[in-house]
Amino acid sequence: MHRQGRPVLAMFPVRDGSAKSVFESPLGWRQVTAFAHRGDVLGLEDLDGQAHCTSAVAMQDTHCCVVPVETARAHLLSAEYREPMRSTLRRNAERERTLLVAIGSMKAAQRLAMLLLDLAGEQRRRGNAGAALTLAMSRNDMASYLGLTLETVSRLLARFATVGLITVRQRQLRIIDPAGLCSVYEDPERVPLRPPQPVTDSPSACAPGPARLDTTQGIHAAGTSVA
Amino acid sequence: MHRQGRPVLAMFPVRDGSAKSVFESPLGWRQVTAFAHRGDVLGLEDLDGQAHCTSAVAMQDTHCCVVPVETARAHLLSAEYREPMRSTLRRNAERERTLLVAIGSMKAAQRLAMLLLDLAGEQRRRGNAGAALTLAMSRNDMASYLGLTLETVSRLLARFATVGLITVRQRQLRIIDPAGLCSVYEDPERVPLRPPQPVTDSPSACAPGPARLDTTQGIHAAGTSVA
DNA sequence: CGTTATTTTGAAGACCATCAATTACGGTGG
DNA sequence: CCACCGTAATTGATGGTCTTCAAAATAACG
Repeated sequence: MHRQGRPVLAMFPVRDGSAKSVFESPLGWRQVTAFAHRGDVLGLEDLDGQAHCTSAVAMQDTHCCVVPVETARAHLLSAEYREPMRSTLRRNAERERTLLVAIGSMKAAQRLAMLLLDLAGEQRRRGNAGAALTLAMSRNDMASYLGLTLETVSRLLARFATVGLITVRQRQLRIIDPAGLCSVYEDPERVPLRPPQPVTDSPSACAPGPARLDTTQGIHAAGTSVA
Repeated sequence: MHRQGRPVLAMFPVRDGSAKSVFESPLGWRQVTAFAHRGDVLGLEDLDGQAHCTSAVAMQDTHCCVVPVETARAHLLSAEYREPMRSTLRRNAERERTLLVAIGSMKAAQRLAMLLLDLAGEQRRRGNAGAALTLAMSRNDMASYLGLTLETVSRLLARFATVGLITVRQRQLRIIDPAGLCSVYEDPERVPLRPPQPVTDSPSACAPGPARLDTTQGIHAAGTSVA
């Protein structure tokens, strides 16, 4: 694909698979700044520079097209492709800023909920409507993206699962209660409680708000059941 | 100036004074994403969109030029201005990414050191070579930019001062030991110790650099003087 | 089937946020 | 000039969130 600092030779629409964008700061700190799936374009942001400012790393077997810079830049001016390309650029910039704010001022659970909702949304946007996600990235990648540690991500996923928001098994993830996840994303307080008192059977412990969580009560929080 | 969401009508080179760029996330979280001083250009990043994606807020009496979009976009294509403008755009993007990584994985003291060094560098870049900085932004702004609270910023500045890295009095700041600050920025461990023992006169605890701290005390300068 | 990487889970405590109270500063008006 | 007020900044005490270190369990791989 492309590496940070290397000259810009092409952009790479992802045909199949998935990749992450990794940025290495001047001091050597490394952080995942974006995830790309089928339909996303790697190296798009760097088109009007000389050198790539991130590196792309595949997270699985991934195929992508290679569009040489001249062609790509021509597309940027063409009537046909200009708008979609710019729109994508804007969406990515917006997402990066949102991520900045998230890392800067939201709690870990909120950030993770954000990521999950985002991944689900992207998957929906590209056709796969099912609520079942297959995470291509490792816990470490998620943690890096969110400014957390892999342990925290793991623990939070477990907590999300025990309160019935999702089910996880390794990299198979299913969102059970999108509205609930969303309210976790929105409300700093609504962090899934750590086992406060060993509840007997109470239908999930989401506390205060109106938060119309549509009585998804039959949550058999045993975790791990989905295929 | 310009407000997030409003149509892009112009870009605004800062002639005098200073401003901050504020981004408001979809959920209403607000965060300072950049500081602009004389010579910087507000709204530059939004030139090829319809709407501004941040708001600019002056931090003091500030004058800036108004370059209408058509003119600005023309400049982006002209041989004369294209390169400097793009170079600025790249620098800003790089800085924003570096900030992301900083907030995501560096300690509070490192981030603050980064900001101070950055401000000093910018000031040097625009001529004012003196080591005396006048912070235009409030502690709150710094905190927001760095993903911290104002109290933490205040405490860290105090600690920086007690170990001889800087002197601060309100918004008058002087970097005494650039090398020491730099090593704080680079090394997560080298956080200025909380007052271990009040040193009498020992040349401070900054290790590797030459660390020539020339005891500049007694800076008394009233703020706000510009027209 | 052994080996390695990834993930989970636990326990301890660092770091920073939060709450609260005090001090400093700038402006206003008596 | 000084009392008054509001904003900004400092400082302290407390505890929650998250990191860190460590170990076990699970999955992936040759």
